[in-house]
Formats: sequence, C-alpha cells, structure tokens
Amino acid sequence: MLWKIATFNVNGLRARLPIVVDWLKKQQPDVLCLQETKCQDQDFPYPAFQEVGYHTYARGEKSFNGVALISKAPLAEVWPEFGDGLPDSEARLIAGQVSGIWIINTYIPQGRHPQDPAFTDKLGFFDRLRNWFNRRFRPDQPLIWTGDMNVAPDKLDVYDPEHLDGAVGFHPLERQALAEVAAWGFIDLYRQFHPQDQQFTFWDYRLAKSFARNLGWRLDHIMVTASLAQVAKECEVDVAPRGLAKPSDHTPLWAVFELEQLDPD
DNA sequence: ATGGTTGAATGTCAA
Repeated sequence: MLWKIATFNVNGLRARLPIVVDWLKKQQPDVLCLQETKCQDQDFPYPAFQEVGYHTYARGEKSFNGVALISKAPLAEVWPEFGDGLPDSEARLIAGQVSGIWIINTYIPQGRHPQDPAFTDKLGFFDRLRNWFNRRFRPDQPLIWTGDMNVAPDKLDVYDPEHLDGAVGFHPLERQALAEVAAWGFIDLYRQFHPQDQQFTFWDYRLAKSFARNLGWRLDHIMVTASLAQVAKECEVDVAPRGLAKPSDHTPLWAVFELEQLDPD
C-alpha cells in the first residue's frame, strides 16, 4: 500500500482554505499536517475537510500558532500537547498514530532575532523535543517528525548563505539544535532523495518578488526514522500553491512510502 | 536602507 504524507504551513487556515482544500482534493495525501492555523478549535473549519473525506484533529489558540492533523483514516491515538509536565501554553505540537506510524507535527518557534529571548525559547523547544522523543519513543519505531522547523539545515537550504549566516532561521546554534534532535534517529527525507538540489519551501512576503526571484529557505521538513527511510519512494516540494493568488508564504512538502515493505514490529 | 507584506483582530503583534 502506497501511503502519502504532506506538511503545509498555511499562515492562517481560514484565509487559505480554498488553496488547502483544492490541494487536498488533487493530491490526496493520507495525512496532511498543518501549521499556523491561527484559529481556536471552535473556529476551525472542520466541515470543509469532512466534505472531502477527511478526519480532523486540531490544537489551536487565538490568533497565533495552531497545528492540525487531517487524515483519511481515523487516528488510533492523538496527543495534542507534549504532556511532559512543562507548560503547553502554545499550540505547537500535535502527534497522532495511524497504520502503526506515529506522526509528530510541530510548529517550531520562529525565534524573532538571535538576541531576542524568543530565540532562546526556540533552542529550548528543540531540547524539549529531544527529551520527549527519548522518553516516549525509540529510534527503531516508524516515526515521522514533520512540520515547519523554522531552520534551514545547510548552506544549500537558503538563497544567500553568506549574507544570511547568523540570521534567525540560519543561525549556527539553531542549525546545531535541529541537527541534535535529528541525531536522535531521524533522516531528512527530502535530502535523501535530493542530495544536491536547492529547493525551498518558504519565500518571505516582505522581500520584493521573493518567489519570482526564488529567494527562499528550506524550513519545512519530513524527518523519518530508518525503517521508514528504507521504504520511502518519493519526497517532493510542490511549489505551485506558492504561485497562486493569496498564497501562504510556505508551500507543501510531501512524501510517499510503501508500507507493505515496512517490517512489522 | 534596518525597509518590506500578510493574518488575525480591530491594538498591534508575530512572522
């Protein structure tokens, strides 16, 4: 059975609903992970997803952040927060299990500026995630950690690595923090399939014609454990939604797996 | 140059 997962930072789900629903209908992922839904759960547009055959699991808050899992099959289990004893005040994590795979969907803090306390919080969020993976999972399980990580891992992943070195999103400390969580047991699936390609997932609204000039960043990632990396067939960025009218500043990333080849365990 | 645009909410913050 071919099984498809996608991730999309929508930058306001209600503003982006036509683009998201059209994309879902055309691309038919088994699970779509959303970030920056920017709506409280009572305002979430559940019917739009139900109408196209999907189950929705959302964790929102007023105005900011917000994550959701949109799944063809009902999820067997859902965790809408870390539940690790620390405050879960911001809606930045939702995890769900389906077809024996745990999907961890995160919206990592952007960090604002390397001198801002929010940047320290961003680094702390990666630490917290690594501890959480340690306690809840093992690297030999089939896990997918995906979402907007707000970090470009390497020089190839930003439009101007010399100029952007030290900027938020491409600061050595956050690149290290992302790498340390990945070192727990994750493979950057886009890079597995495209070791040399420069392909961005985000183009800033504030930079004039950034998309047309391809001045972007690869901030959205599908990280998988080894058992899933072995059965992955494809991993691609779909740039088309970024070129539509009223786009998000991000565009979807997706991957396909052959689950029959996955070792039952 | 320290800008620019967008969403949610309707102040202005966050990105």
